[in-house]
Amino acid sequence: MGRAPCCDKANVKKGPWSPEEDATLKAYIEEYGTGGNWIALPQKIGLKRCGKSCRLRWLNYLRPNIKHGGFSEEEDNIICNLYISIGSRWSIIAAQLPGRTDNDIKNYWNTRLKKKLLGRRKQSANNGLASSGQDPNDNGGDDSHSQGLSSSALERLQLHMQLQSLQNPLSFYNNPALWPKLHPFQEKMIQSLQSLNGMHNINNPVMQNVLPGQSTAPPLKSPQDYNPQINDSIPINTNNNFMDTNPVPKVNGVNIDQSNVTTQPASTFQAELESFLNNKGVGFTAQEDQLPQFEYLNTMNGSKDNLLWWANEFDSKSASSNSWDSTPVLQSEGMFQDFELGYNL
DNA sequence: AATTCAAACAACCGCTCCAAT
DNA sequence: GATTGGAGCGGTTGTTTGAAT
Repeated sequence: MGRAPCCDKANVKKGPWSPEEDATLKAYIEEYGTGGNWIALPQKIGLKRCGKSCRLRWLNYLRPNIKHGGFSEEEDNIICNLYISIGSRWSIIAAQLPGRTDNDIKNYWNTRLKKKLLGRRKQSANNGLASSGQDPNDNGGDDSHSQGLSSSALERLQLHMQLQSLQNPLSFYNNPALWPKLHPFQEKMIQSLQSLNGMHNINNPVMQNVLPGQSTAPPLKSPQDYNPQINDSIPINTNNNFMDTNPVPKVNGVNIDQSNVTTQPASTFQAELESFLNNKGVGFTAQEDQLPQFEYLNTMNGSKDNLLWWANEFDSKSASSNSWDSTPVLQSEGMFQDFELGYNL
């Protein structure tokens, strides 16, 4: 049995709100409040609108002290930090930005901020693939190659790695002492990424050193050489914050870290890292003829569908919260733990 | 000046959550 | 414990606006 609709779809007006409708709604709510029942509200005041539409109009536009546009650099930073930390939980992000609505932030992110952050990738991809004649924006016209991990998850991972390495080459990804123990399958997954890494002829320390003791790259110095605060006895930070020892503030139980990290000079391999990242989800976009690179597939019933299984498993476990912050799976799997980092854009 | 295209924004849709019954 | 229905949320779509040709 399906749910009853919240309103009579045939008798409600859709589309842009007129100034008269705005005035009616605003006047009523300012005087009487919503009465705790949005569904009944439009009928009370004679608006032929769905209650949900009234609520949205009030929250996103008519409510006092709403700011539109003109996002500051500081707001950009906060949005980026929180997006990487908690994903597309726009309401929580909006709660950190007085006067901003979740819808506004969501639109801003999707239309501008994301491009601002990832713009370099596109440009770099154009450079890198120019000689191959391949359109960097064209993955063969088949997005199924990037199936598995959700675009949001990939995007956040890429953003995180890119920003983290660009700003702090001594970060988590470059520091074996900080790596959590991975599930054997995850290790294999990363091995395959290493394989692809070699295939793309990218001498990328991030990937080369993902597996301690298995890297072909020169051994890293001791952790202390990278960060005097780190020693072998330091456990993995359960706050997942390797940059800042301050407590992580929480909103609705979600860790929020808005601290900024001092920007450090980009190291020489950053261009290579970007190049790696430019191939969005390179490990998950293997063409048919590249699949043998995933040797572990042979050990898992010989099916390349297992790659999809892994990705789906990952996604489905995250899906319950519709976000990457599904802490139980992330913490237990331990793969992408440090999402509480701050950035300066 | 007309047309095309992309960016920006507003609004809708469908889903989940949760309190009330 | 099961059901119901409103609130809230995030993804998506539709419309408007402005730049480029």
